[in-house]
Amino acid sequence: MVDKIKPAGLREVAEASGVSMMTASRALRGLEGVSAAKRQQILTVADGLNYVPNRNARSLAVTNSDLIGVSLPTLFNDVFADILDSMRDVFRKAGYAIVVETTEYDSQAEQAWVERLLSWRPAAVVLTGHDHLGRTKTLLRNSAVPVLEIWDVGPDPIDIGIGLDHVAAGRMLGAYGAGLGYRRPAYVGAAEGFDPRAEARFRGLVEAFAPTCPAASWIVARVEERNPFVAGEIGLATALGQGAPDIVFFLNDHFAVGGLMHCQKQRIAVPDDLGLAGFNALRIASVVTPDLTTLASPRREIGGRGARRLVARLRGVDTRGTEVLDARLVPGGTTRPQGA
Amino acid sequence: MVDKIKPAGLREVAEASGVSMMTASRALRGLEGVSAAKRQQILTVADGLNYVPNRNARSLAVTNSDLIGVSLPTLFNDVFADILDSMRDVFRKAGYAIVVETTEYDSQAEQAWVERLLSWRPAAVVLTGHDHLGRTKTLLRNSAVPVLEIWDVGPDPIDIGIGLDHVAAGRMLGAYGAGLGYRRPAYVGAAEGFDPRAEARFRGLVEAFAPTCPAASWIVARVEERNPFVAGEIGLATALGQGAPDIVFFLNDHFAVGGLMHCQKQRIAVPDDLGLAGFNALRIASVVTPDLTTLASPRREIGGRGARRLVARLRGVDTRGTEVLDARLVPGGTTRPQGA
DNA sequence: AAAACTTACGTTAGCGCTAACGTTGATGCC
DNA sequence: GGCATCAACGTTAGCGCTAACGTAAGTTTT
Repeated sequence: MVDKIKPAGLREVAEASGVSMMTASRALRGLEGVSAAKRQQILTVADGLNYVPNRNARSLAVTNSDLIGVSLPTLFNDVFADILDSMRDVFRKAGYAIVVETTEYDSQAEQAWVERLLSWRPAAVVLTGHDHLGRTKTLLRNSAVPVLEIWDVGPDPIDIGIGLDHVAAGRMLGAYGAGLGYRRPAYVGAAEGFDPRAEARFRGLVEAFAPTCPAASWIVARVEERNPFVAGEIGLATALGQGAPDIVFFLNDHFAVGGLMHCQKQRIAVPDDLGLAGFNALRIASVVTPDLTTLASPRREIGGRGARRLVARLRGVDTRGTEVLDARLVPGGTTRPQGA
Repeated sequence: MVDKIKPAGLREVAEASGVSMMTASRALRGLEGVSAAKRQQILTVADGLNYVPNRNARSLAVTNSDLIGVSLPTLFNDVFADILDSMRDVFRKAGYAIVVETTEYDSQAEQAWVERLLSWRPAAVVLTGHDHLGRTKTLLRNSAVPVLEIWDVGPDPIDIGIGLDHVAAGRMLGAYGAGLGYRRPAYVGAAEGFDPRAEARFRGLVEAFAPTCPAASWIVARVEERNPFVAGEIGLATALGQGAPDIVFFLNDHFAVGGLMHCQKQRIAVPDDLGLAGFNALRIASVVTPDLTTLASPRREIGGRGARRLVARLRGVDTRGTEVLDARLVPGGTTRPQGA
């Protein structure tokens, strides 16, 4: 069934070129110490034999690899798809390949992934957030592998941290809403403990409204549904069943779009009868009518800068430490000044 | 900077346990031939030493790995994110890890990725579509690595193929539109040659309308914009500038949602003044108002079944060959019967 | 009670590649 | 002409792990 023809190795290339393995190795890796003529000949021979180097052997010999392991919660979200995409560009140019796993917001899954990753002796590891299991941190700390923590930063990064302050982000958006005169806020999110970043933003929202609305007065709807658009619809319906908010903050823009669509179906005028706000300025946010009030997270910058710092570290520059980037408020048509 | 403490290897575990490396290896891999007491002791010692096996060495010794390389055009599209997600479940359970690369619809990038992949001696390779460079096919064919081609199938798969017939899919949606009485169709897509699957669907649409609308009469708008929602808006505006279609087919649902939002902004009544239709039944399709007329592609099934066939093949079952799955029409509120 | 297994290990020989040293012949220099 | 220098190679010794084959006890069979 599967052919047994053993693929040509360095030995075959060397023999067919009439040189030693070492010379062939040098020629193929572009190292010096090989005459131009021989190098050319060796490359030709290798090509003819369909030679494909064996990186397992290489990695074993040099005790490191050019793999970078990445752990993200999900890819069904522009945030992480964008972060991944921007990192990939940088890593690719630097000669690294990425191995990604999605954990669905589960630290156990993250732990298992890290353990597996380390068995490949990766060049580096990228994790989402700063909240990991103890064993995860221990393993990483004494593996001596550079670690990049993205999206959310904590006080004590394993190595390199870059992201935003989600509490501050929530506060910023909340302050904007409170400033417009909204007084009866609601929040539509996922199950508590599911997404720590969303929870942090929620805390920020509550803080911002504290002067005018005590935390206990918030209307809160938590939804289990996986399709975020549908979750937004359900969540808004639930929230409206619990009270009469004048503004609804959603876990992210996908949720908010779901909420907006619910309003359209129920003929609730936005922003006249109800204000809506999302998070993260996802692609859809600026397309819907009215366009969403949201908060733009510098996610491509997080990925790009983070990746560059990691690459620099791999090249020996000490780029350890935490970096906090700023979110940017995006006022949209789903909110408007309240009152007189 | 980076600590130099050499991580514990099998040798260290064996010595600390007072057994040979082979016994330690057996114990850690759960093979038989080790007494329960010794196994337990070895596991404890390994844990205490923070032992992490070196898969490069393992792969080298057994000349294969548990990596499956995947090439997808993009992850900013539920189709591929879903396919990846459903494959990942199957592969994970079977003990394989996935390495993904996105090619942005570029065969050169795919070629480079395959070459890199093969250097890891992967257990298998997954590619999107059936249209690859000659060298890509050659390399794969004589590497003896099982290959799974997904999403779009061709007459001569490298190994295993599973997907749908995009021309037939286009025909199905087109027939529905023509059947409703639409006579002046338009198409909004990407640059020609960019996405071969989209082109195939477009051909199917044209075929279906052939009896009532000659191919030359189609209004066609091709957009370069990367944000698919925005592309849909721009494309629809362009199309409307070129003529007066009664129905507009979009490259996919994201484009269509963009078009729908354009209609809302321009106060074009959908479906009364204009019909809209997307492709792929993406998550957002059923959430917007009115809900999109679209075609549901069995993408989770493609990923799941494809992955299972690949795993079976890796276990020695010959599952080669092509499998074509059916798309399902999703009539929505963006179209309605025309005429009297 | 001797032959025939069986269990629980240990030994040997690589997997394909590369770092770190050789070795060789040619060139330059005083 | 003798000696250092250097480019262009070759040799040796692993990297950490595992398949395949020992081996030395205990256990069963007849």
